[in-house]
Amino acid sequence: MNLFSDIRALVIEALAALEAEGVLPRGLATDAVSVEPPRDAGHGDMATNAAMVLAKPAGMQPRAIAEALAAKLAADPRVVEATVAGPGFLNLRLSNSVWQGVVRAALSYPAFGRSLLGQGKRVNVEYVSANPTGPLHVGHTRGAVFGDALASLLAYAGFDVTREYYINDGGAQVDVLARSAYERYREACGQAPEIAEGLYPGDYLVPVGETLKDKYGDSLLDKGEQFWLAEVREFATAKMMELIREDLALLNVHMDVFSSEKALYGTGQIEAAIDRLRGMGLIYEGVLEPPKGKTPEDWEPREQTLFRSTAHGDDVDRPVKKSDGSWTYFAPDIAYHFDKVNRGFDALIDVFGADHGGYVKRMKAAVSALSSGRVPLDIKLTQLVKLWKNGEPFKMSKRAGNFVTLRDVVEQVGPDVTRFTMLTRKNDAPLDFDFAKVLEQSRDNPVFYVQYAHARVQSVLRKARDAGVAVDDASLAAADLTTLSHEAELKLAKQVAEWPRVVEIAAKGNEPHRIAFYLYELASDLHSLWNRGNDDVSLRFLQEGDAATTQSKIALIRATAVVISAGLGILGVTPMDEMR
RNA sequence: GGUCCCAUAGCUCAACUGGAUAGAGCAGCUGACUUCUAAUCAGCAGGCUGGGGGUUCGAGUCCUCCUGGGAUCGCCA
Repeated sequence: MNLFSDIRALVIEALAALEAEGVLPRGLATDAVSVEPPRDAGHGDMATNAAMVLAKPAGMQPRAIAEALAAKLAADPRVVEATVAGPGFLNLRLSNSVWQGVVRAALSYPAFGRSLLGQGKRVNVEYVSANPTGPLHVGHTRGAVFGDALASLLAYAGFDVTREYYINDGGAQVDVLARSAYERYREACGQAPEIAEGLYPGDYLVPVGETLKDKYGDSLLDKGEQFWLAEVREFATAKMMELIREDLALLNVHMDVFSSEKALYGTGQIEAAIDRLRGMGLIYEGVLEPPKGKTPEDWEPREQTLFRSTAHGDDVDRPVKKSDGSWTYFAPDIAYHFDKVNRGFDALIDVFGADHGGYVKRMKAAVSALSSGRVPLDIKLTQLVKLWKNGEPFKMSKRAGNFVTLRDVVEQVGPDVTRFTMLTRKNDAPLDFDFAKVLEQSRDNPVFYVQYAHARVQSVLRKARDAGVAVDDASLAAADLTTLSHEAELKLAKQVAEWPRVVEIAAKGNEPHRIAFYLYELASDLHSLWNRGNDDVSLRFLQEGDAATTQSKIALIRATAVVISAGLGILGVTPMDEMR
């Protein structure tokens, strides 16, 4: 259930009735009519902009519409009061039984908050997609956490989600990997490795060199690249993917599909995708203009095969072939996205690092062209993560040499803290990650704040059980909730009622951070109510000798815990039952 | 120079996609532990939403031009 859509339906119904009565002209478009909680709770429980939105098309004063609408709505048993305010807002106050119903709904349906928004549409979320040349670093960590939470959010909102990783194993960087691994192999064979400039220096290749020695003995030693490059490349790439899967597992990230760039070569898929574009007149041989304003010194005009991405919103056309005739990185990526379109997805989402910002328009152009505009592609960029430790920037890793790894972070602070912290920021804003701060167990640290709220509820449940009160969800859902009427209690119930709405808003915008912020507010309302019990004994959850009232109060906080648990589930964070 | 992102309280960030008097936390000040866990809560104080124009009933949000920061810009992926 979603109370806000229920009330919106009521408003639309009332508008239709007014049309039928001739109060309003017929045929008004009601798309822009919204029902939202007012920013100031003092105004009421719900507000609708209907009168203001319709005033112009109806040719009426907003207040006149609002008053007619108010009279209609006030007849509904759920509405206690309907008042016109300001320029034409209509504020509704709902009866206590509505909020009691929300509590019951949260307990009765495990799917409370789950939404039909997605209608089972198939969405592909591609994230991480790091080059298989080493362990994941902090930038990947943010992308992994964001993409995974987004995927869970969409699944919760009713989409059929596929989590996918695109392995960039087709370019020159995997040759570099192979050469780097070969040096470690020589090292394992007792020779001195020569890690030349441009090779990967990290320690993580040492064990790869050793396993190469186990496999090949010294048969690859002192031979030219042509004898070992392909084999070592394949071997090392596979090892790196193992490493990456292990890194992801540390964060509890698990992909449904791994797609390989290399696998696209030699299958005709790239050619097919490009031919498809060519058939639309979007591929041509041409010479690009130098970048406007700033011509590189070594600029030379050269003829290349170009994709007319400008026909689909890009600023300049983009090369799909290098001047030597080989594919650019873009070409297999076009083929890969074409493949995703052909697999029948209704929508595609790519999660990229901020350094891929310049890539967004051309990719959207390609998908737009290849799907004839049918499949929307949303690209979310995750901005940089800046690490801090004791007030100092934190840069180096023992393991990787020149960057901090995912493993470094997760081993220090754990997956829950890593995930939650990285989700308490919009993806397009830079993130400061302070090792000391995220481990602090205080209000300053949202992870602990939210988990503590959940643990507090579970603690009360244990106490109630010990006191012989039935607090299983079925009993609570069947309990008499009419005693839940104190404004402090209703405030928490109203916050619980927001949950389905938050899910939809977050899912529509592909913005999982909204879940994190909502959970913080919900936790805050719970802590607040808890402390009200210090002064006002009647607000304490356990009412000695009054099992019925106790049940109703526990139903409320259990409903809260159910929502916290569902929300943390989306974020991939464990709800704690105890935090001693 | 082109493109994209960002700019909100002293600090770190929200703001329900155009709604009413812009909200939290931290830092500062004042209070609440005989308790269902004080890892918490209540209160005070803190703002020309970087600047100028525009769009409309209404702008932190949309358009435009500046300023400042970040990313990126054909044979890297």
